[in-house]
Amino acid sequence: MNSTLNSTLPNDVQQYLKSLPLFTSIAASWLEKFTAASIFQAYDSGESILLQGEKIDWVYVVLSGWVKLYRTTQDGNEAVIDILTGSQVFGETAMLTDDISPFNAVAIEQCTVIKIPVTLFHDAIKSDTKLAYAMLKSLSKFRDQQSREIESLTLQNASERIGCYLLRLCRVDVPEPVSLTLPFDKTHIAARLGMKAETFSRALKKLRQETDIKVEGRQVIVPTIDCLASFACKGCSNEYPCDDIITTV
Amino acid sequence: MNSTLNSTLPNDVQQYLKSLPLFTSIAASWLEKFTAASIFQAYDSGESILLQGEKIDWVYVVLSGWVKLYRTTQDGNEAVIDILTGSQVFGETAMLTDDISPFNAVAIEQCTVIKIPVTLFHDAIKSDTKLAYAMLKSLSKFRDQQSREIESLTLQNASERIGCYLLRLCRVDVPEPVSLTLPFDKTHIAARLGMKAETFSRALKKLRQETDIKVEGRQVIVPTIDCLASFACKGCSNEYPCDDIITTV
DNA sequence: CGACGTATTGACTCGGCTCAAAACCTGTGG
DNA sequence: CCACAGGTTTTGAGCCGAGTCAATACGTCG
Repeated sequence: MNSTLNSTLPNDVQQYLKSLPLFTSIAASWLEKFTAASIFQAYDSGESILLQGEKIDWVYVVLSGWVKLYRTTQDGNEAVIDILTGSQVFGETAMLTDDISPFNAVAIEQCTVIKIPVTLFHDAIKSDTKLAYAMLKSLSKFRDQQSREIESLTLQNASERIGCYLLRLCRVDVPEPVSLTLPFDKTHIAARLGMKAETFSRALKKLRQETDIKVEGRQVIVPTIDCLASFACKGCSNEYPCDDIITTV
Repeated sequence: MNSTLNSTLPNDVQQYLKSLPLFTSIAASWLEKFTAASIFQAYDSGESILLQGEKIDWVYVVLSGWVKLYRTTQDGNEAVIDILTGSQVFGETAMLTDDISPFNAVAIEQCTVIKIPVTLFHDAIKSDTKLAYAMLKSLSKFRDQQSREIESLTLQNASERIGCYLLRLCRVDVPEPVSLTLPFDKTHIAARLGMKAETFSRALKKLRQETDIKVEGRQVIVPTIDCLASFACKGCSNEYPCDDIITTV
């Protein structure tokens, strides 16, 4: 760990890692090794963390801020895979395929991560059954989510996708009217949902007209969840609240 | 195993399972249990194998024929996740999430499968490190592929998607001109690529005009792979031959 | 205040969907 | 062998959603 660690990290890294779903049941000995070998790092907004096609040396755990994972095509377009924040992990799959990153990772605002050496992680996976099992769970969940992502891209229009996204931001246990803040700027949300910023703007306008939501800057108020859900979920195979399966922002 | 088994199955089921990537390094004792507890089953074209939302009791290994995995929305549309054939496995992830199938599975032509009890599989995963590792590999690969799928849906147009699909059907080692047969009818390919049959037809026509491929019914001739690749891959982040990462039909 | 990044709006184009009709293919029974 | 029915594939005409390009509004930070 480098010197900047103590200033920003939860004071007990080991405790922190153990709190993540992926590491709750990891053997203590491995957790210690992970903690000892891991590196804390901060990135400025816009700074690149990982390049597509590059060899991956680390498994990344995001502590704070937002990290965008995306792929760039030969003719310069980009497809956003996901945008991650606190406690989410990336880079962990490359070691199982070919060590090559299938995406770029960039900080879209000031952010901090813990890097665990991929070789160490790989060794742990091979010997620690519990860790392997936790990772299987996480990957399965991911696969599920991506099927949904594909469904949503094929079948839902822009307004519905936005509505669906807003619903995911609503914590189910909060009483109506739900008041929420968009996690980052609209340009990035648009990209995350696979549409252009202009389309996002127009589609959100339509969503405001067709449902009872109120939008002001990044503040969104959802007076009745049902109203939003009945609009957004009609083109989807899930009924709200989507069985809590969908957790990514 | 039921009585129809011997007529259609590879005569040694155990040997067959062991030949699959997922099971090559499985412990012999588990393989025996799998073989003993598994069931052979045949489905007619159009017959449903698994319903979305249903509890999953089996892990399915496709032996022959084609199985379509898809999701249906509340307003009746369907999104095709994948179309599988010989040696491909499905249903194996539900046990790690919530036992509920996230998709429908239907035979799109006469097909045969081996069903392994999900509970047995689950037990094996938890105790057999090698099996868990093999499954991690397979899931990682899947995740990679699905990122690509998402990319292709967002960024490639209909003709490019078809071109990309044809390239995946070309075995790299075959000398040009490559002659290939579409694995099933165009309606299903269209659905698999997330477009309507009419769009498929028109887009294929355009592809014939813009490249040098010849199409006659299900027969396709690709005189020069480069020609097709330079058209289809320009909107993709991979350069042909896509690093052999993409294996699904 | 001006300057820059973010967001919205307008006018236009184009790709893919819809609905409907025609062409083609394949198998069946007379 | 032909006629017919069924499914698949292609074609046509029109529509609509999302992308493009360009201009304008908004916000906030210097």
